[in-house]
Amino acid sequence: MGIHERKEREKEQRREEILDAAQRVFFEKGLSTATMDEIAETAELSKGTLYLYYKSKEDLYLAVMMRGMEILLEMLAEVVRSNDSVPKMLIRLRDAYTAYFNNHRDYFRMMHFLQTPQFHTQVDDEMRRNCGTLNRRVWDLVNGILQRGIDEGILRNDLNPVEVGIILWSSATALMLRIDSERLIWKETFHIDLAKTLKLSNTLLFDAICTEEGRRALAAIANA
Amino acid sequence: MGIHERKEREKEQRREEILDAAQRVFFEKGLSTATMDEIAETAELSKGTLYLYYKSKEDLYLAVMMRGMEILLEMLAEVVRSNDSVPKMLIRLRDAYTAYFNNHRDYFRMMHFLQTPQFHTQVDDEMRRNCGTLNRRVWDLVNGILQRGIDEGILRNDLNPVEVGIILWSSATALMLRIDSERLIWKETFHIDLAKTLKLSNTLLFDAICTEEGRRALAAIANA
DNA sequence: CGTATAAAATGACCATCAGTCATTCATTGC
DNA sequence: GCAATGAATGACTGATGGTCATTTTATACG
Repeated sequence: MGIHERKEREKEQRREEILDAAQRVFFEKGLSTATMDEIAETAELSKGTLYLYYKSKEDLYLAVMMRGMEILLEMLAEVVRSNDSVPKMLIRLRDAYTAYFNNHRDYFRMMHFLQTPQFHTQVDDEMRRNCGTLNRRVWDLVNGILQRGIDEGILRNDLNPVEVGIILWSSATALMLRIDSERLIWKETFHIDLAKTLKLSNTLLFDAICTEEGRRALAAIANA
Repeated sequence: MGIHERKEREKEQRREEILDAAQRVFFEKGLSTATMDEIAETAELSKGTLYLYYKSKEDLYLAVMMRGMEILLEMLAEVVRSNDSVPKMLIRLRDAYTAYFNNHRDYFRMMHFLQTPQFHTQVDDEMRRNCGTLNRRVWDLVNGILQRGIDEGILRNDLNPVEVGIILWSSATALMLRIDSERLIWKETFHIDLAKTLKLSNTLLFDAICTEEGRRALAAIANA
């Protein structure tokens, strides 16, 4: 009697179909401008059905956002799996995040809605938990590499790897946000290429957190 | 016949009264949860009247936000007027921004709504222009100091002061946003005090952008 | 004064949209 | 077939941003 199982599968599929539709609409319109009616129409379902699968509009938004976080997590995990040297991995982590920013811009934007919660409705608890878990996995991954860097004498051992992670991640993200929304302004007003500024920021920070040995290793990679 | 002038004054006063009311409501509820009806009631005016003075809810929001930017600008200008040495001014700029973050948290939050535009309605052109002007004045101020730092041999002359400004500002802001919304999470999950992380981030970056002379000067101030 | 004119303020009203729920429709098990 | 289960529907509600015909207030003038 696999009927129950099939039903479960179909339900899961519906959830995904709704998510697909929501994604298309949110990517195009953003959270506030998108309407549940439009998502319903895109999904070829009635609005009521959406609410059988998701608690609220913001819940749906978070669900789409988590797809993006999973992609990012996978990209970072891929770097870790490579099992390169720590300096090489640092570079590759940076490149992976940059690639995510460039190739998954829509998801990237959604992720930074989290920074400004101010949710209008209550978000489903499970959704919030899952979100936290995913986030945590990304951080553990980054922290693991940084800890290894310290252990191997590549990174300064007077710094807390978690703090270093926050600093690297935050400043990269802040610059990406600026690139996303103000690239032209800076180009025109100050003749600044923010993409280069992002690189510079990374370089300065890498330099600051490395030991002498780490800096040599990074320089060697850069020259390769 | 000063009647016209008085009328103008009264009109300006109304605008301010409305702004006061909007500020109270926005501070308490945030943009999306605040309602024009509540602002009207707080201002002891009818909703229609609000629209005689401001084009839209978002327009009003921006107007409140600009009050906050003016406060920040004044705090920074005060530092510049002090005419201290460049290293001292860098420290004081950092402290001024930190003080702004700590003492004007509500305004700080509003400013970072700008980063995520996604405006729902069209914002009044003049409002947008004024916003841009204010923003520009803040940047010019910071850039001026950094340029002076380069001229005086305090800051590395191979770096563009505008780029340095963006990097310093962005990373400080990013950490502040995290402090504002995730302080407890980081405390509990990783035993990290994000306020210290903010300081560390600043220190690392100051170190990275300074010449040897600049670093000595900063160290001297820190030890004083 | 009292009336005409202009300006300011009002609040009923409209359109939009998130979210609900009584009803309808489809599938399954007998 | 036919009940029983549960998935799907869409008309409806309430909230809310924004509008505008009307009313109120202030001023000017005879």
